[in-house]
Amino acid sequence: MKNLDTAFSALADPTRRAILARLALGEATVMELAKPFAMTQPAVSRHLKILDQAGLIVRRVDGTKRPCRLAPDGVAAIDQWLGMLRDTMARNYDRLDDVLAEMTATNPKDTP
Amino acid sequence: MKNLDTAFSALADPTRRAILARLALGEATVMELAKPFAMTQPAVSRHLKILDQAGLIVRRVDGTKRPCRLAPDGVAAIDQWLGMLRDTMARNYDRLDDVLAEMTATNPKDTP
DNA sequence: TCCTTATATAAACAATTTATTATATAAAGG
DNA sequence: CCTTTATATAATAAATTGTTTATATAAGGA
Repeated sequence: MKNLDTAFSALADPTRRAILARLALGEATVMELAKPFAMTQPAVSRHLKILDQAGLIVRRVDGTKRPCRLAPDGVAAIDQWLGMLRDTMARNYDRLDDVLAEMTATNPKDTP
Repeated sequence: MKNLDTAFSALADPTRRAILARLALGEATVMELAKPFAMTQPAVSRHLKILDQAGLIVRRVDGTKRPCRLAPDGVAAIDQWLGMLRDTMARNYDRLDDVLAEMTATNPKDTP
């Protein structure tokens, strides 16, 4: 699952999450994105490249501009992995409860 | 939002995601977690420390063992941020549609 | 065609991360 | 006690990341 790697890595950076949050409000060009962040344009371009490769944004051509917007599919992929985690967790919740019960019996200090 | 930083950074590593997926099936000790991954025990301990600090797992004491399990709250925090992103995106979907419509009119080649 | 605007790429470098080996700690069992 | 088992920490080397400055490309307008 290489793509998930790149997607989560992309989300790991606060600047990139801020860019995504901004893009959730609607399309924006590179310069528009660069302005609020105390950062040069090349740095933003690199972040956008990473987000693009991670499948989290898409870019189109409009003259010399390259407006970006969110790629809902990419966000969905992340969601899906987390959903898997949550579902598996829920599916094993009863067993987990057993473990917790046993733990409490074994070492009561663990659950103050 | 420092905590979210650490949480997403923690999720960015494939080994740590695998550990989380394993823990979704139920509690496991450090050695149990280390076994399937081609990696030394200290390396796994470090990953667990990172997951712990990110609030994604909790550890208890059982003799010399330190069994780990998922921290549902941590997973929920990540979910929440993605939910925010998705909601904002949805709230601006109509406007986005307008932009797409305008884009198509301006430069039909963008939507083959 | 020349200049400007918008963006991308390259080179260089500091800071961070990840893994390994070696060592420390701490509880259990004999 | 002494040894074994389970885990943590330290030192360190290797790899990755994020940033900057400088330069390249490409479209638009005078």
